[in-house]
Amino acid sequence: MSKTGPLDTAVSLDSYECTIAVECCVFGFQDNKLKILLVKRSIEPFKDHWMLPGGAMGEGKTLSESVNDVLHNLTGIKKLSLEQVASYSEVNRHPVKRVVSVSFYALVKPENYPVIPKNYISDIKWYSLDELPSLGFDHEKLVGDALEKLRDNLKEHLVFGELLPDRFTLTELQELYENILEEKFDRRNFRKKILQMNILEPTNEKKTGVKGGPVLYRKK
Amino acid sequence: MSKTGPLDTAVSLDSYECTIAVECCVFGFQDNKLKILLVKRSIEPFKDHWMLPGGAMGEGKTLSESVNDVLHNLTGIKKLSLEQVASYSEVNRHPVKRVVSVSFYALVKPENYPVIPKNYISDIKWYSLDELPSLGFDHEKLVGDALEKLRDNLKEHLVFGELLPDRFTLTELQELYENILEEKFDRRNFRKKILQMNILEPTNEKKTGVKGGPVLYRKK
DNA sequence: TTTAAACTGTGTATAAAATACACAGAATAT
DNA sequence: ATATTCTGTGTATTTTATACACAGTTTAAA
Repeated sequence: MSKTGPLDTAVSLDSYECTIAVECCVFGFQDNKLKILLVKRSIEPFKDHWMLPGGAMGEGKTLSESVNDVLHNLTGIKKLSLEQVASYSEVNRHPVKRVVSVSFYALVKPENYPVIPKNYISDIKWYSLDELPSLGFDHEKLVGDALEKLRDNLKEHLVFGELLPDRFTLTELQELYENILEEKFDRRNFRKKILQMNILEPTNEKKTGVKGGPVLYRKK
Repeated sequence: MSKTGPLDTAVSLDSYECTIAVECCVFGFQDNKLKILLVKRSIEPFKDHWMLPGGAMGEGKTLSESVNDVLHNLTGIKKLSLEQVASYSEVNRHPVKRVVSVSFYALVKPENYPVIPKNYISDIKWYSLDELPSLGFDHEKLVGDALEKLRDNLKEHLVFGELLPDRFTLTELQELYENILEEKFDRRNFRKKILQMNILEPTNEKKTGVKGGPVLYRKK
């Protein structure tokens, strides 16, 4: 018989030593590529391995708040909108102790955030999806799952968060889509589809320095 | 500064007392209605409240295994296929102690499983969606989220698990869909769509006791 | 056992949505 | 001034989804 049982401290406490952690796949769009923020860990286990930023759930904090804390420490990001991806509970996913992780993803503008290695981190860097190093723990799976969820959300709800600046051209938006979904779209059809979703509005400005003088749009 | 920190017992253990629980929304289809299996709790807190079956994660078990254990105790169900829904971490969602829950849903045939109240449960019952009692803890939210996920999965991937018997008519399948999605479909269009998905095959048998003598299908 | 009632099983016509496609205008680079 | 490169737009075609009617089969009732 397992120790699974009623959740009642008044009667019996069946839980055992197990850490709850949060991990976050921070996506950014830079140089026309989708990137992920990775940190290099300076302590064992997985010393000198790249991995997703994460850490133990904070006392008296929700999971989301804990993610925000972790990322604030690393990047100065104050409050970002998070999307929950999944939970990971394989018994040996952490070599030292039992850890159950809940993973999230966030969408940010890399240029907004200085990334500063500190605490248990020796390096921190934006990586393109196509040149990801091998990752510590089971974080490669976490990245795959986060990416899948991001793609699903992008296809259905057109949420691209803060991946683009406040004002952007439709071509820039299309390039973002093509990059993330790894799929090409016809320019006219893409514009048609996006505009009839009625979530963007044109500004009076045009983007300079680019031929054709495209109109800048912003979110409504 | 929060206690969020590196996940390394060798350096410091930042985690604190917090139980990890699993909760499961077990769906069944009976009397042409979608039902949920609820249990009535016989101990405080939330004594005599109805709620989702659940319990603490078992030592050395994954979250899924823990759900299977919980449900096996209640219903005799051996191994069911589970779908992870979400994690819940509000600080005061459990009045006595800090509990983070990961919720799942499962699809079963009610008639297959005797449901037996035991341990900390005084009653157990299948409830129709439209006559759910008010639930303990934050389980009403969990039910809503599980239902939403079920609907999404049903729409996209045609996974209806074990909600129907091995052999079923297309009309029965359609009624299942209409019930879960709360939407009516044209019979001919529904059949066309389902059949061209190529996941069902007709058997040689017809269903008796029903006018028209419909053909029985099964999953490929 | 005959008849009525209720359900099954099928195809086509229409509407809506997605896709394919070309050229004139605007800004930049030469 | 001219060439180049990008922008911005409409329509025709294909695909997909929707609407819709009648003959055949089984059960229930007379």
